[in-house]
Amino acid sequence: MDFQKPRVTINEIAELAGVSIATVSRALNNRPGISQKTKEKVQRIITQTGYQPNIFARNIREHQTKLIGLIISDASNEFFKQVSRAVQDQAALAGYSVIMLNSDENPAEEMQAIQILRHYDVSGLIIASTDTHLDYHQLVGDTPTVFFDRAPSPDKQSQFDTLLVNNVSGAELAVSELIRQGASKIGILSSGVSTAGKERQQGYLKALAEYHLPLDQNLIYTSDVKQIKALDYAHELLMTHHCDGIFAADNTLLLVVLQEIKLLHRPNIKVATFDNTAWFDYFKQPVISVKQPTATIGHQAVDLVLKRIKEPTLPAKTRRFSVQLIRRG
Amino acid sequence: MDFQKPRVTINEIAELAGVSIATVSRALNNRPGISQKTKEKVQRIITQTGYQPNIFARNIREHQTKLIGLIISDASNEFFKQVSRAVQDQAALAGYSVIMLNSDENPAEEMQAIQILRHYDVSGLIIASTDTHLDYHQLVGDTPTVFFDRAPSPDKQSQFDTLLVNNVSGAELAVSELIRQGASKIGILSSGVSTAGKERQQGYLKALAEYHLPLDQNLIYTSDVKQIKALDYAHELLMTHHCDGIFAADNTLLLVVLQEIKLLHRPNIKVATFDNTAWFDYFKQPVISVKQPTATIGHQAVDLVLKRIKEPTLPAKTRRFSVQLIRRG
DNA sequence: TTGAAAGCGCTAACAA
DNA sequence: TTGTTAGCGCTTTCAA
Repeated sequence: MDFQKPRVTINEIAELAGVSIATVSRALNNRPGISQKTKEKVQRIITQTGYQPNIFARNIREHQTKLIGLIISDASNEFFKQVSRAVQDQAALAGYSVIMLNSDENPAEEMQAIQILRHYDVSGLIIASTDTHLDYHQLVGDTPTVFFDRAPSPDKQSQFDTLLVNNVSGAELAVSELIRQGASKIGILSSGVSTAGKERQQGYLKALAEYHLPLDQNLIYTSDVKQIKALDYAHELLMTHHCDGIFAADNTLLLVVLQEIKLLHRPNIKVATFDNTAWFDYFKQPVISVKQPTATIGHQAVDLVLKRIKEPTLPAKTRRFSVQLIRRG
Repeated sequence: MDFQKPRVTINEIAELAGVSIATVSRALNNRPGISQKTKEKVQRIITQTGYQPNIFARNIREHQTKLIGLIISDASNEFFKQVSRAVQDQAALAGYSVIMLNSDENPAEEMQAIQILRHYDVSGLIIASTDTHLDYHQLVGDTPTVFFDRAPSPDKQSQFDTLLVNNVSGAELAVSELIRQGASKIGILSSGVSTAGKERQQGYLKALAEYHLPLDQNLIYTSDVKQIKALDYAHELLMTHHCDGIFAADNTLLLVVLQEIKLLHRPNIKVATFDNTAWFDYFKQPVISVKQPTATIGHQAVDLVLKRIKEPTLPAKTRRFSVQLIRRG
């Protein structure tokens, strides 16, 4: 039932090389106090045997795992897929691997995820916070941590590296484009759980104000965590309130809106959303979208975490990336 | 620069409980040979302190990581995104976490990925083989392994659990539908590197034969690994050969085809593909697609690996799932 | 420049 | 029922 991997260990290398394990360790880690000659001999044997030091044995003393923990809040969301892709790639480049966990917009799951990841002694953590007021300081302890997409509770934000995008102006751009394309009664569907969702709602309001469009609270829908009601909301926006434009604050909500538009045969409704995928270019219903720099976010998240692993005392900074409006229609 | 996590260790628990570490270990792992009373006392202290056994120290002896390694061959492919999602979810349910690595259709990278994952002592491996004749037996050693999407080299296949779909009949269904919708000159773009791609090509041939359509070798394009030429191929299919239907054997190739169709303003070309996403429902250009049971594949892969972790000597089996044609247009 | 030996946190065989 | 102890594979003092 239980079985051992017949791994080559440092002992065998030592024996083969006719030296002590301490000497092998020195050769292995390029430590001083070893002659060039011995080092070469040992290294030759290491490559010959394909020996790889046991990461777990090493970890017991070193706490070095070359593992990065990534916690996203919604695995079905295009944005997170893209960012996680970028994280994986960038981490791989640096010789790190990533363990990804899904918090499902649930603070309790997020807490558990952090615990699991710390349990694996990840060298760093990259988190899309579910944005309740979790006590991240105590949760992550001294594990270098970077937040993205959503800021941790505002008062703590300054203590962690945080990567955000300009949600307000992105949403403003998108809604403005809707207006420019002729929409005058625009509804919004946004997520109430994330800072991102709230900010996008602000952008919506700004665009309306800018174009002197009346503000109608009935057109503002904030979906719950599970977005169960999103379909009803979309329905009301179209049927009850006769909107001629809808801004879906993320692509999961967009899907719901498109579904409803199709169902009700309303091809003339103008639609805008946050996030972008290559598929959007082939839609019947043109979709105005706001493209986030997902690759940059993922890469920078890894870079920041790596930097902080090296220098844990670095002052934390928050960066906001600008977004790009993609006009269609 | 280096810092220790002030983790609670088994020693402190032992001290606090006034027992030996062996006793703590027994309480921890529900081993026999401990009185109910002591066990409860120890467990109380464990919860009080929030103690978590060091997984690495444990691993050195146990080789138990609760980690599953997942190797996919193309992170941008919708199929792999969906399967990996299912793998993550199912693994989480069983208390396992997954490390995902991308081989990028590159056997060398796949080999390295296997090594990295074994280095982390993953309890099991789930692999979409790049399908060169890698010596998987020697690569994965005794790590319980499940293959999906592509079979390992045929002669070894019987030695590993393998999860495939019915590529031939899926492609046949899709191409038949193209024909039924009126296409009579149908080109195919498929990947040459995977067994899946080859099988889908067979399905294409079968459909043509079935409907007594002439077989024209000029309409069969097999893209290289990097799919660099795919765009040229699509161009030729449309411009040189005047196809009125195209079967793109995966969604990455579909993207290329759609791009070219749009560029050349050929909305009347009928298109079919393997894999399915929710976005397809909203395309201007209707896309016939073949839906794979991605969730089932991911879940079963995990289940099989878990089963094999428990019983390493289980006979290997290959399962083929059927696919579903989604008509559009 | 080298090796012996201690110890990282844990499990399990053995003794008590 | 409990504790003592060896040892997992490694790094790192400390002595030689």
